[in-house]
Amino acid sequence: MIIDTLDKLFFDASSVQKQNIAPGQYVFRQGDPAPNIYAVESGQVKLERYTLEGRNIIMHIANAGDSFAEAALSSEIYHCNATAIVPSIIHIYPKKNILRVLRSQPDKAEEYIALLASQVRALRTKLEIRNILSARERMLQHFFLIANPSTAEITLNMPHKEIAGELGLAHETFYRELSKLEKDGVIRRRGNKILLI
Amino acid sequence: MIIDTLDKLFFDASSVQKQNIAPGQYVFRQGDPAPNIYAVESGQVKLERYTLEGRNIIMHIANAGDSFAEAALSSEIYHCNATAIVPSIIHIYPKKNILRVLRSQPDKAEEYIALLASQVRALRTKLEIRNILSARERMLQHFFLIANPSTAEITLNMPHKEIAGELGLAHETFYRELSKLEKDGVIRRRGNKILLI
DNA sequence: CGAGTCGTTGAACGGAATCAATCGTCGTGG
DNA sequence: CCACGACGATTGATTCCGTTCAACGACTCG
Repeated sequence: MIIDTLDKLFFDASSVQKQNIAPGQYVFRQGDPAPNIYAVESGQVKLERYTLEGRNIIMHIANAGDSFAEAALSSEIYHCNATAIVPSIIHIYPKKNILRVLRSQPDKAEEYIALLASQVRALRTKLEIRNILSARERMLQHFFLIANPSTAEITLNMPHKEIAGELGLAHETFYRELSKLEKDGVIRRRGNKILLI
Repeated sequence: MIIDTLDKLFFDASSVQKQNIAPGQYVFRQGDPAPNIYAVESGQVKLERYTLEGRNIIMHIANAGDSFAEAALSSEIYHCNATAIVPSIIHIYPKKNILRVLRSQPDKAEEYIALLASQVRALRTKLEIRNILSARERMLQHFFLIANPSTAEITLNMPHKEIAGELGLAHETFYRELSKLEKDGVIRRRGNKILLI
């Protein structure tokens, strides 16, 4: 979980600053000075940018565990709005604090770089999976990717609906294809576990 | 361009190590010890992982300007294969070199963090755009995102085919929707420039 | 001058989204 | 303790739109 890594990396476990955000409430606004980066402990935060033409573009939806606005580290202002979608708790990491750590503790800088690099890799993979047209194949790729290599088993610890969303599929399609895969003997289901064959 | 930033960040312009890679040739193999990270100067490099079941999963396709295998910075081995798709030139950045710079020059570490953070943001946005079902809307979001805010103009400096690919659309769909958008008076085209209305 | 590629349009097909309905489960509150 | 609502899981029917196959003109490059 990214949020845990950030906590450990930049703070003594207890001193992390937290905040409750009500649905619709702003964390920050486009154009505001940018003193912090953030992470979502629980809930959901929506990042969106407004264009001159009055169009609004969703840049990202940060779920529990995700960090957001990391780019603020190298920017004086925020380039989008951040609002909670549901009641949320966020962690606040002041830039000053982080930059001080990064400058004085190269090993921490390295760790943070590792964290970011792994995020980049994960995102690129997600993006690549979206290039697969067929729902069936997209699901299979995802499964093989997250499966335990030795047992070929997967534990779904979130609602299937959410997984469908992450894969860019309607949840109905996801369920349907799941049964088909089982009927075709490609997978076997036991509760929230999936066995690949 | 990411590759330029990396060059400047970690090397004196001239001393960057380059290599030609023929189509099909390996840059590295899954399981190999990981001494370097890379970037593509020209061509295309495919990163794919093989699962125990003999399935191969494309993790990423790195195009000209992209870096790849950054995660090697914090890993002893590569977790996927890298092969050229077309004749390619790559830049090689030895980890030792980079780590030395990161440890001794905090400002460079900070810059590299900024680079990674901006990649994360860009990737998240791309992913978010893929959540848009309608081809028309997906294209519009993309256009408004990359448009010059003051002139509302876009310059397409790559073939439309490639843009279509990045948006996850068949190029035919892209062309068709482009004409429709123009017919509907939403955009205006002049050569490779697009004006938003 | 031909090969290759981009840009463009047409026609048809297929598969995923969508709408809709049902069932089970969990938590809440009266 | 039961009724109720909310939500996840599931299946069915229908629609729609993006992919695919196909064909053609324009342009570049060797």
